[in-house]
Order: sequence, then C-alpha cells, then structure tokens
Amino acid sequence: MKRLNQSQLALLGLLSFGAMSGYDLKQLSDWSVGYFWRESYGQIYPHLKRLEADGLVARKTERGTGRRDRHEYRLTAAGKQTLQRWLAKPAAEEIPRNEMLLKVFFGDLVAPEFTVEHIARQKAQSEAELTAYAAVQKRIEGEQGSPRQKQHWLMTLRYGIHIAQAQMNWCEEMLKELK
Amino acid sequence: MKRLNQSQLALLGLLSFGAMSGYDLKQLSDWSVGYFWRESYGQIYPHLKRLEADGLVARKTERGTGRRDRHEYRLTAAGKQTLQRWLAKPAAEEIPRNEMLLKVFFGDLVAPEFTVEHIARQKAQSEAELTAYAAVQKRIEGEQGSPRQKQHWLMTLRYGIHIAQAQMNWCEEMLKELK
DNA sequence: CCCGACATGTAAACTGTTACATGATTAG
DNA sequence: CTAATCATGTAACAGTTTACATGTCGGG
Repeated sequence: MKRLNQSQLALLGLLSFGAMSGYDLKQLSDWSVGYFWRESYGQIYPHLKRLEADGLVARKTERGTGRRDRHEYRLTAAGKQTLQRWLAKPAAEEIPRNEMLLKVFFGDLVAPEFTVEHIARQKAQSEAELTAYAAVQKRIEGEQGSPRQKQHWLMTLRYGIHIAQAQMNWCEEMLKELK
Repeated sequence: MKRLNQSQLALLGLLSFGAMSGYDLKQLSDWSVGYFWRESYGQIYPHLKRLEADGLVARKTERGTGRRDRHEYRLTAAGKQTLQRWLAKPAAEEIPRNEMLLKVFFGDLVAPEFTVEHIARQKAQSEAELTAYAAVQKRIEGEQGSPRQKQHWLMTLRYGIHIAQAQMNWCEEMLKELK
C-alpha cells in the first residue's frame, strides 16, 4: 500500500460530503474547488479504483435502467482517518508556473503592444473570476451543510476574491505605467 | 521538429539575456523568475540538447582547466524568432493547485487549530516572500541591462508583491475570524 | 433527428521531480 | 579536512492531460 498523492486525498475530501460517482465528483469539484484545484476524469476513475482496493472507499453499483451502470463511492472509516491525518499535516509549498508573467518578463523582446495585451487579457480573466465567485457564493449559501462547513467553503472563496482583486489592481497599475 | 513546450521556451527567453551554461541558466532563473517559474536540472540539460538539435541555440564548449567542460549556449537567429512568435501569442490559462486551500476547505473535519495553523504558516510564507522580493529588487537595480528590460523585470516583481500582500491580508482576516 | 447531459473507462503522450553518478577547485 | 560551488548528465519514477471508445435518455 503506497502513500497516497494529493489528488487521491482531494477525492477522499470531496467524498466526505457524501456518497458520489466519479462523474459527480468531477461536477462538484469543478464549481466548489475548481478555482484552486482541478481533477480530470483520466485521474478520477483510476484513483477511485485504487482507493477502493486500499479500503479507503466502498463502492455500490446501481444497475441503471438502460443507462450505463453507476458506481457510487462512499468514504469508509479507514478513509476518513487517512483524510484527517492528512489534514493535520502542513501543506506542501506550491510551485507556481505563470506563463503570462513569463511573457511580461521577456516583453522587451517584442513590441510593447503585446505586453499590454497580455495584461489586458489577465485583467479580463480576473474580472470574470470575480463574477464567477459571486455565483459560487450564492450556490454555497443554497447548499445544505453545517454552518461550520459553509464557513470553511467561504474562507477559501475569500482567498480567491483577494487574489483576483490583487491581480486586477496589478493590471490596472501596469496598464497605466505602460501608457 | 515537434512543437516546443513552455519550459523550452522559458529557456530560450533566459538565453536572450546572454550566452549561458545549463548551470548558469538554473542560477539565473532561481532568483529572477523563481517566484513564478522554476526549472530543474533534470529538465534543463535534456531541453538544451533538444534545442540545439533544432538549431534554436548554438553550443560552444570550453575545455575547463581541470574542471569539467563547460557548455555555453547562445540563442540563434531562429531561436530568437521562435521566442518572439511565442511572446506574441496569448498565454495559456494557468491551472492552480493549492494544497493549503484544500486543507482549509475540508477543515471542518478536524479541530479548528489545524486550520489556524495552515493559515499561520501561509502568513509566515507570504511574509518571507515579501522580504525576498525586496532583495530581488535591489539585485535587479544592480544588474546591467536596458531600462526597458529592467522595467519588465520590475513589473513581474510587482505582481509577486501584490499577490503576497493579498495573501497576508487574507490570512489576517481569517485568523481574526477564527478567534 | 441531433445535441447535451449522464456515465465510465483506457492508452498514449507528455511533463516533471528526485535520486544518483562523477569529480575538480576553493574558502574556511 | 571538509563543505560549498562549479558542472553535467541519466534513469526511474510520478503525475497529468488528451484523445479515444462506448452508449442511453430526454428535450427541442
């Protein structure tokens, strides 16, 4: 039984909200943690198999009425314990990779318009994110779940908002400077 | 001749500042773009070979006086053109992965102290980054290079500062809320 | 009748880190 | 003498995306 990776632990975390299929997991993660964590089907399905083999999740198959079978996974006691142990450990430092910044950094090799364009595009993106976050907030408030659970969800959302706002401020500052 | 990836283009970009060895490339990238882009030797050396085979960089070998040979690479005209074409194209959206946020998100499954700890650690990290950025600023000012080049370097540095400050603000807000 | 949502999965390709291997020189 | 710096490189492993493959059901 090898050590689990971050992806697998993220899936365990999502399953703590209730039993779900691989498909559900993807849908849920896309809107709830999508702005700071993404998973693809190509990872989800193999990971679920692995987690089941390790006894961290349990599968229940529903014969679909004509539809393809649906495999619903729920967290086992062992899975929850593994998850909690992980949550107690400090998070690994993230190594960012920002292509846009790279293009600004090397921007003196091309016409200034290109740099302006990169920054304008970033600004539009951050703006769109802020709009999306407002929708996420509404959705969180509408979901069922304990107040504490919601508090944690909203805390991460606040992070996204802070970052997007900082990006916008930076973009505006830079666009002014480049004019 | 397959399409280059971001790493290879980043190396071409760094080589635009002058001829360098793989080792130099690593040292330079660590302090100059390290806060938003990182490369490891395990990538750099194979990439340089590949770039040379494609005619985008040219190698000059210096016999070291006893030391191991030093391979210095410089950008060719074709390499510069490839780089400029890339700089003109919009940057791909970055997909962030933030383990700390994931642990805050699932924080209601463990004692609140753990969430406080994750945030406190983030705060210390962002603080340290801000200190490091001040040193980078001094170093940029001391480097030779055109004013325009420096302007671009300082623009990306401002980005780092904005983000680190936003992170600090978020941390402080959250720590207050959790008390 | 066609599109989008539901639903699961695999394989290939790609990308990246880490550990290992080697070895000289220089500063403390 | 020993640690750090210069210096290059490979191999194993780990992680991720993408394209492909398959098929139903409901709504417009």
